[in-house]
Amino acid sequence: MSRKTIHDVAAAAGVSIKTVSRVLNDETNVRPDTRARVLAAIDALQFRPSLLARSLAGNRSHTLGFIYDDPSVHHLTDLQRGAMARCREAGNRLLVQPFVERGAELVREVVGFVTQTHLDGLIVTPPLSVLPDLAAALEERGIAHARIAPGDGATNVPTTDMDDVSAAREMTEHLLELGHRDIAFIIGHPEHVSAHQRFMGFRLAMEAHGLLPPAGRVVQGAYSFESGVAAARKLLAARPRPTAIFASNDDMAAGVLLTAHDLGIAVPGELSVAGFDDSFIAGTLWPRLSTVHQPSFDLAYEATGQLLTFLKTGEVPARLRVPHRLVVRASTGPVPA
Amino acid sequence: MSRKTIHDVAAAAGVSIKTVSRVLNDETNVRPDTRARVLAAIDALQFRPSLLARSLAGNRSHTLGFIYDDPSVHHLTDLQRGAMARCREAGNRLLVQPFVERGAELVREVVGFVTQTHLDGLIVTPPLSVLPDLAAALEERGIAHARIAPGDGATNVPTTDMDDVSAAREMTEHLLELGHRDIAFIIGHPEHVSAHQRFMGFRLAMEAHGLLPPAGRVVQGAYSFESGVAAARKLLAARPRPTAIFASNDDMAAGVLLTAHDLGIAVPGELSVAGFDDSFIAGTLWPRLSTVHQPSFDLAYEATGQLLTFLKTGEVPARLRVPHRLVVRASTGPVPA
DNA sequence: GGTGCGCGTGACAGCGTTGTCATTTGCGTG
DNA sequence: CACGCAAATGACAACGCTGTCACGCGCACC
Repeated sequence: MSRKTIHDVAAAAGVSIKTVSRVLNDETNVRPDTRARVLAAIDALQFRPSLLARSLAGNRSHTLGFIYDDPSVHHLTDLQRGAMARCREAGNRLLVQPFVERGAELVREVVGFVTQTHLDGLIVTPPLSVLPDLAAALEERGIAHARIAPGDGATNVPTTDMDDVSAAREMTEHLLELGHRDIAFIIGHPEHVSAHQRFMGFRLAMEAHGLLPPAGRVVQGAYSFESGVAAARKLLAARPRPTAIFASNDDMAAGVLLTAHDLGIAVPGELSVAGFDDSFIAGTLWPRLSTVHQPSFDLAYEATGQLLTFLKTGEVPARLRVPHRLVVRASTGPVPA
Repeated sequence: MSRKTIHDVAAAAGVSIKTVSRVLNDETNVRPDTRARVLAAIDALQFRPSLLARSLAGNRSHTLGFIYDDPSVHHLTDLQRGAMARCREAGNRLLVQPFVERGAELVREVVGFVTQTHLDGLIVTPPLSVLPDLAAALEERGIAHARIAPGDGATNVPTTDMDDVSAAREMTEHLLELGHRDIAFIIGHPEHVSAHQRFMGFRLAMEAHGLLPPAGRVVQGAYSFESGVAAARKLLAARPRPTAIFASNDDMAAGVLLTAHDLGIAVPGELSVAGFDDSFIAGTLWPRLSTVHQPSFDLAYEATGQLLTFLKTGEVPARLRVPHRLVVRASTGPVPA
């Protein structure tokens, strides 16, 4: 069962290896009957071109890298699926790799990753996508990449994002419409820009109603379930209690929900709880979580598409903003009388 | 910023490329001072060997494939992390790829995947790991692989598994000890052998107590949250209701929990609910889910290790069984009076 | 009928490593 | 001080493909 090579195919079809290569790459200037003969030989031999050799000889590996360091499993999984789907459509492959280091170490690792595997480009997800030194290094070495990141300021790198500020504002307004005034907020991991943006959206909505987040109602979390539990413990121990808690992602909201249940606080009867992400668990929690649908799959799908067009055309596509959607379910309700 | 090659390093260090290669591969018979000189040159040039070229020239790609088609995100994520961790330790890489086809199509795709990318071996996860035609094809083409699969019968392929039967039995016994007699069971996706094994464990425990699963108390599920909801609707509509429901994974148990809450049934006061997997959500649900800890990470970690040793030594390691653990939390309690 | 052009095809040199084998160097030995 | 042997090093082919360029052929053109 030794490997079939392009030479075997060429011999079987009675042509040169170059012609086989042409057929493989859908190049023009191959007579239809020649092409058919080659195709038949490929089929008969069950030939599969070596991607290694192909990448080495050409200067394209047809492989993209997907780098992450994300605490939220669900969000990450959806991103990964989106990127993979887009790659598959384009006949590319995706190499997924986590990176936990920071600073110079991170830069070295990532650059090494790219050069070692001849990656055509990189899809950089939050929070890696907001690290300035990584961005600078990629820029400097001419490593093509697309960022899934808040589109702050002018950048000459394909960037895809969602409007975290507006989304958080909408959710806050939803709570305000329900009559809530004493709304607590749990901030996400400070390394994520989204954490700050969601908080800003919250504040903007509150201020638009002449409200300031009362002292002690804003707690730092870390996007993790446990941090949600810890924050909820703090918030729900206060007297009076806030009538609503807006956690800036679903995992933390799950922590709030659990804590409320443990304390015998009815949701949404005595306390409304809102999340953000619309990840898998949002639909599995009880009561079903009101949240913001973050289009993780689309985000990665589009970012990958942008990277692909950039690689093909050399032109940086315009910044892309993927629409979100408020998802009101059962965890938010009118303010208690 | 053109690529640095082994030639650049050789020139800088004043040696031949072969000597650089020796240093790179930690071969013997290089004088310490020569080695040091080469290392210095590598460092100065920031040289990273091309894995493509290396794979093409040697016959090892130092890359393993991880193939899956799993409906359960959490389980899959943990498997992936386990395999990746082990690969990283061994200086290998992991290429993760989903496959949704079945039959001849699947075989072709997988074999193509392996040959195209010169994979050293494959980690095959459930349910792919129990498909006979895939197993046969891998065997026939001499594609090294490790299976994460129930270790049924004699096999000359490295296999790693957990004892699903015993685990399900232990959970059932836990419920029996709490006084439950009328226990319902939700079966997992029939393509997964684990679904049958967990059911068998349940039956064995029941039979050991002289009990037969009453008619209508065993419902077919599919390992998904929705299937858990559907099954729970059916089970909880019956009169009398079962006093406990054992769902054969956590996602389905989450569906049961949600349905019980919606119907105003107290858990565990009026109904005990048990899951299986100890996935991320188990700890986020309310009440916290009693479940069986399935060592997904370890399973994949060990399977990868087995594959690696097989590749190195050529000998098939003995079947490995990873220990599980009953995790009793808050969703199971004494049978209602 | 010669000229030019474009299509279809092939020869051959890379791509950046490792494997094989030959060659040189160094060192202990008689 | 020459000899032999092992250690250290190098030359070069090979891995399987693509890029470059050259070549042959048929056709339209003047």
